[in-house]
Amino acid sequence: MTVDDRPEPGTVRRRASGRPRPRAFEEVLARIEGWIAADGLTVGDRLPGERQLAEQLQVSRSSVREALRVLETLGVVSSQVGRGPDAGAVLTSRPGGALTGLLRLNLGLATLSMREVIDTRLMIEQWAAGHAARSRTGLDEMARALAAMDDPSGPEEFVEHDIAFHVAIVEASGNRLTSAIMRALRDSVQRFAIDAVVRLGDTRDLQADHRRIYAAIRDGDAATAVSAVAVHLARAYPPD
Amino acid sequence: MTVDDRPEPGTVRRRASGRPRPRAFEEVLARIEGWIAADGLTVGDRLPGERQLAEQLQVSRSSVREALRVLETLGVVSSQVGRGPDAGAVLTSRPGGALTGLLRLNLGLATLSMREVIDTRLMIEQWAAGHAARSRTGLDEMARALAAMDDPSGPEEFVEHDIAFHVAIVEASGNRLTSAIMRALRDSVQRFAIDAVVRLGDTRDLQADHRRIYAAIRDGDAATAVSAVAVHLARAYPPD
DNA sequence: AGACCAAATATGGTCAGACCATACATCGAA
DNA sequence: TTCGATGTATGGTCTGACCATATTTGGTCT
Repeated sequence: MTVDDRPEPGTVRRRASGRPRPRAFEEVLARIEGWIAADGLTVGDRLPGERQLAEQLQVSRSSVREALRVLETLGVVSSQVGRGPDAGAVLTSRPGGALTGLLRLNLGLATLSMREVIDTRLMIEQWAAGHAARSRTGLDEMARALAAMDDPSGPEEFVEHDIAFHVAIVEASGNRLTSAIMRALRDSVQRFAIDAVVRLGDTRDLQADHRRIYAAIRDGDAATAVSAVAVHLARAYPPD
Repeated sequence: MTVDDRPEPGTVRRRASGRPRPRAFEEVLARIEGWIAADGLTVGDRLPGERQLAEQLQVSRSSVREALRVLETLGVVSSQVGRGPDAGAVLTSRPGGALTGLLRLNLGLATLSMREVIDTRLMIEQWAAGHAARSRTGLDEMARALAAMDDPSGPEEFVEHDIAFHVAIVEASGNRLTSAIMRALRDSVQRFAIDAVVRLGDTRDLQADHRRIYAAIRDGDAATAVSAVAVHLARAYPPD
């Protein structure tokens, strides 16, 4: 930079105040989020194409794409190539993927411990078991998983249906947020759960636990359901 | 496409099998995640520069950037411009931002209802209050928030310290996952909470609730703490 | 009229290369 | 030794091109 190019005093230090200059893709994010809030866009609606968005918002297509990548990561849009009514960026709502990735990466970085994940799962399942006992819903799904666990081909299949049973309890609560969190926890715990089953060797105690939980929910006995869940998870994942 | 360009039968239908061709940035993601898992990268470690990554992985810089954008969204990397030891993409761990955005956008898309968010918050706080009563930690922070709520300048400030009180309870559980979720819920609920306080008009009942919760935790009375939390949230956010 | 097939086209996915703004590193002059 | 100009590596952005895919379009043959 030569002396002549130097900006005059006074014109420098723009935005010396607090927050940094927003990046282009962040502006795009804000705009799209604004459309969702103001125009009431909902799941199924389509966004303009990447090229059109770039022109509308006066940014490059790269910046538009980075913004869309963020939205895709958050499970809010899904992009389809090709042509036609289904092509382009469509608004969706799948918080699950984001939660799963979040847990997986943070477990990898050792920022979260498996203990914390298990404890959180216990919290959700106890809460959900109480709800399920009061509403007595989802019993069919639970029974199906129970039956499937009776004759597993191996630890993998047992855990698969075991997880289905536990997820069914949470789904019965009717709360999509806790369900999404539970599914994310499930994905993070699966590998760990198989090891735990192999270590135990015998699944009969676990199945007896499941049947106690199921019976309590069926009978509308919330307190028993909650404590049965606690007993079960303490057996499957003993503290320390 | 002319007839001559047409691929010969048999060479067509590559990857007709199940999953689609991974996008370039997904390969990058997988590689970086592999490094984290295999090489034991942890918070504070730096990734190679974008240009170097692009060359190493044989993709364009755009694809590298999209992958980094995903990781940034998940709260796993943070990029700094400039030069020096702090510049470049650094591994971090802030699941909070991702969770917050996730909730905000899904609330905007009306996929999640405020009721579900409130119920989830109730679940976490009851659980955390029980833990806090058993461990009797975080009392100082709670007391500070309590005192600050006694003489608020307005609903905004009251809610600010109210939230600090509730977050302190969850932090006392020592579980970083539930804490992260709670903080994300807080950000989503803040606006809603201010409206609720304005509607109530009087914060004395709320403060009395807080003091009951605090006393129960201080005295190690888990059952009372749990029920006091339920009473409080039912008052602040009455069901229907 | 209908069925079928080839071309046109709109979409996201990728790439290469350039330039800018920023912030540290380096080195020379006072 | 100190301070300031210059160098340089970094992320951020833009442009323009090409590819792969899937629908739409329109013509041709039956």
